[in-house]
Order: sequence, then C-alpha cells, then structure tokens
Amino acid sequence: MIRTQALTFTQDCNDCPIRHRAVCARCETDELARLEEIKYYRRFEAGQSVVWSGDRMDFLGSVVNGVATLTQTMEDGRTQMVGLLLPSDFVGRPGRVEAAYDVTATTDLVMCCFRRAPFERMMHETPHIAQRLLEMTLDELDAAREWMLVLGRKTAREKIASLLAIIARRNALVGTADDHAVTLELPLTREAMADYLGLTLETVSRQISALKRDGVIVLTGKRHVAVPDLVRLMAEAGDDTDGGLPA
Amino acid sequence: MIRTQALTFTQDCNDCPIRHRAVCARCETDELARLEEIKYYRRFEAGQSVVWSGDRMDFLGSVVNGVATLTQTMEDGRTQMVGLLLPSDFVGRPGRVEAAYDVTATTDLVMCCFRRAPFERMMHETPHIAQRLLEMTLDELDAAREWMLVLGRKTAREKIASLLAIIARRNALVGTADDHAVTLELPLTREAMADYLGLTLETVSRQISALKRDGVIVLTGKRHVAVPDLVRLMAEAGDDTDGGLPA
DNA sequence: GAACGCTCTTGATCTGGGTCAAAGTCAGGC
DNA sequence: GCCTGACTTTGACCCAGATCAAGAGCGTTC
Repeated sequence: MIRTQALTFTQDCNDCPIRHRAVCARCETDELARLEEIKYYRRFEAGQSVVWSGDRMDFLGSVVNGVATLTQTMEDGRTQMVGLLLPSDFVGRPGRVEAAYDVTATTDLVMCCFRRAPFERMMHETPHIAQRLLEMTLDELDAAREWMLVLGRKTAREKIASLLAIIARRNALVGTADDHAVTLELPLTREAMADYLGLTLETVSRQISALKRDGVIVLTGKRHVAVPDLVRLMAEAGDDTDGGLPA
Repeated sequence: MIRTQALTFTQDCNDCPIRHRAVCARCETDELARLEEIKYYRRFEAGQSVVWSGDRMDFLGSVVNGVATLTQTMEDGRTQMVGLLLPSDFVGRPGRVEAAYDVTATTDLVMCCFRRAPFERMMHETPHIAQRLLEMTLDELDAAREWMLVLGRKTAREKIASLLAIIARRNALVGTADDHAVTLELPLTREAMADYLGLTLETVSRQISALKRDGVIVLTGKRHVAVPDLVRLMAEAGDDTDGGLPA
C-alpha cells in the first residue's frame, strides 16, 4: 500500500539528480539551463533547523543527501512529525513564503535549492513544472493519508514495522538488495521515531526490542537494522503485500 | 491553526458555484464555456458509495451539496477516514484512473463532475487549471498534516472538539453567524466520527456527552449542535486561536 | 400501535501504551 | 583510560480509551 516512488535518475543530470526528478522531468534543454542558473546548494548539520514554522522561507528545493523532518508543535509542547524528507523529496510551497512546519535536518543534509521569486516566475511560464509539482504534491498527499491510517488505527508494533518498511523500501531502491533481505541505517533517534508514530520513545524502544526478539529484525548497533524478510516485516506492519515487491 | 478556505463565490457563476472556485478561478470566458461543455451533475443518496478504492473513476469533480468521506480500510476491517469532502471540495486525481480511497456519501450528495479525458486534455492546455489544482492540493495536504497532529497527539476530548471546530468553521462561512456562536448539523454518525478521529464510537459518544455537560456545546437533537462560544471550543481543541476568527 | 432496525448512550471491566524512574551503552574529549 | 553527556533500554505502575454488554430513543413499516 505504501507507494514507492520511482527514482529513475537519468545520466544527463548527474550533478544534481534531484533537480531533474523533482521539477523538470519533461523540461527542454533551455529550461534546464534556466533552472541551473537559479539553483544553489545548502548544507545543514545534523540537528540543525532548516526553517521554523511561520518564518520566511525564500527558497524551495529538494533533498539531495541526508534526511530532514517536518514537524508540527502544539503550544503545550506536544509535537507530531508530519513528513519525512528523504533524498529526492521536495519542500516549499509556491506562492506562500511563510513556512507551515518546522523543518529540521536529522542527519547531515544537502539540499538543492531554488530562489523563490525566479522559481515561481518560471513555474508560471513553464506549464510542465506546475504539472510536475502537482503530481509530486498528490503523491505526498497519498503518503500523508497513508500515514493517517497508521496513526489512527495501527498498534505500536505495527507502527514501528510500518516506519521500518517505508525506510527499507526507499533504501532498497537506492542501494542494492535482493528482494527480501534489506539492511538499513535508521536516520532518526528513538524520540524522532516516536514523534512520527504518535508514541513515546519508551514504547518505540520496547517495540523494537520485541521485533528483534521475534526475529523480524536484527539489530547490529542501535541504528543499524537488518531485515531478513521484508515480506514478513510488511505483514507485521499490517500492509497488504500484493504488488509491493517485484516478483 | 486549521486553515479555513475562502468560499467567495462570485455571482457570475451561479448555476455551479463550485466549478468556478474549484478549477477555474482565473479562466477566461471561452475556457469557462469549455468546462461547461464537459460538466454534468451526479446525485448520490446518503450511504451510497461514490467509488470504491481500486475501481475505475472516470470523472473528477467537486461537491456541490452534501458531505462525502474518503476512507482507507485494512484487510482485517479496521478503517480510517482520511478526508472529509464538504461543499466546494474536489475529488479525483488527474492522470490516475484507479481511485485510491473509498468515497462514500454520508448525506444526500450532489457533485459537479467533469469527464476525465476532456478535463485532463484541458488541464494540459490551460496552465491556470494545473496551477489552481496545485494550490487546492497543497491546501488538502496541509489539512491532512493538520489532521496527523490530531490523530497522533490529541486526547479524545480534543479530537472531538477539533472535528466540531472544523465543521463549525466551514459552516460559519456559508451560513450566517456572529463571530462566536454557531450552530451546525453533524453530517456524520458517531461511528463515522470515530473513524475520522481514530476512536471508537462509544468514546465519541462519551466525549460529546462530556462537552455537553461542561457547556462547551448544547445538543438540540442527536445531530444538531449549538456552539455558544467558538473560541472556547477551539481552546478545547488545543488549537492556538490567534488569527482564527475575524476581530 | 406493535415490532423492527437503526443510532446513540451509559455502565463495568480490561489493557495497550503512557509515565516515572533507574540503569546501561557508547562516542568523543581530555 | 576515564569522564561526560546524549541516547537507549528496561522495569514498575497507572490511566485513557478499548471492549463487552445492556438499554434507550426514534423513525419506518405493516
């Protein structure tokens, strides 16, 4: 059920694979060149804030490397992560300068950014870009709704398994892996995982221990996880597995 | 925090206010005429399914009247509502014929539909439409993420208050109301509310009783709710109230 | 107007996950 | 090597909300 995005980078875009996928899948050469002009890179250290909710955000861009999170906070301090930005994911809303969420780098992070004004101008002149952004936003919406099911109806164990499955799937496409066994590096602390899953960090820790005890995962270090059987993991997540993996 | 969409219909669009807002806010007259050609109305009875997840959906459209829900279901029968479609909301994904969710009318429903093929053709030829759809989709994404906070971090009482506040705000704009007192008709059964909130119907019922006991709401019939003080209700929902209401 | 089928309310009890507390692991700095 | 601080694990206990169960309200049908 968790839709996997095709990360089919093309060689003609090797200095910034992201730019290609994110906003320019069907652009002509001269359009690519224009994007090139307004593009720049930003680096963030693990733990650093990219932007705070309500602040001015004068760029839009995609993650090249590393992991960032989108979180919402209530006045009393309760927080909920509402999005996980993995390489190739796009942040920023055209036409609205104030950030709607806190964006935080959870690992060292490299982003490919576009300055807002020229990007928006270009979007208005280049129909492909708005159409591409629409597709990407629809994918994000599907992912958010998928996550609503996780938050609203799954047990703690299923929630952990769902998160691991998402990361494993994204990883599996980038790295090499046979269909059923995957290893992955958790880019999140237990606390950040809890924020994503609507749990406490203690519960996260306990459920990870339980999955380990039951052989669903093998821990080789706090953050390094081996999944011997991805199908098993997805079953633990409560997902239907049909069509999930290539045959 | 719950963003309210401006439902500013213009008089030049009186036979189908929705069409205007939904996809053609900036179209020229001839484009409006083309939309007119491919538009038709569909009516559904309360309880009837609009489309099942996975089925072919050969139209897109917006709600004119009534309420529909988007729900996701797990194999074991657990369900989670992932969206509430109130008048002026749009359903359907351009470029993807299979519905991703179950769409169900919870009241008698009128939709203004566009046949898929000509609509998509028009979208590709008319940049305004893709841009408008992008904006609408970004609004939906914000709403979905808002809801993730509700599902993941709010208590049962706060969840109920949040739902009432959403409906009250949408209602308040359409109907007449002074700033602080609103009455509304619940378009959902207790069970549907539970599905939206990630609760059981018993808990929904108990919390509604509690809010009534505490004077936050006044029940005049099972489904008819008077909110004497919307600010109070929003405080119960755990929302920050700044900017929420006109002064 | 009795019987039926919904929807909703309320009570009693149970439990998954939260809360509080303490101890274990590990990387980096000196 | 040992200290420090951040992260993680584990234990004991508790409570919000789930579950199970019984009725109550109320519109429809015949």
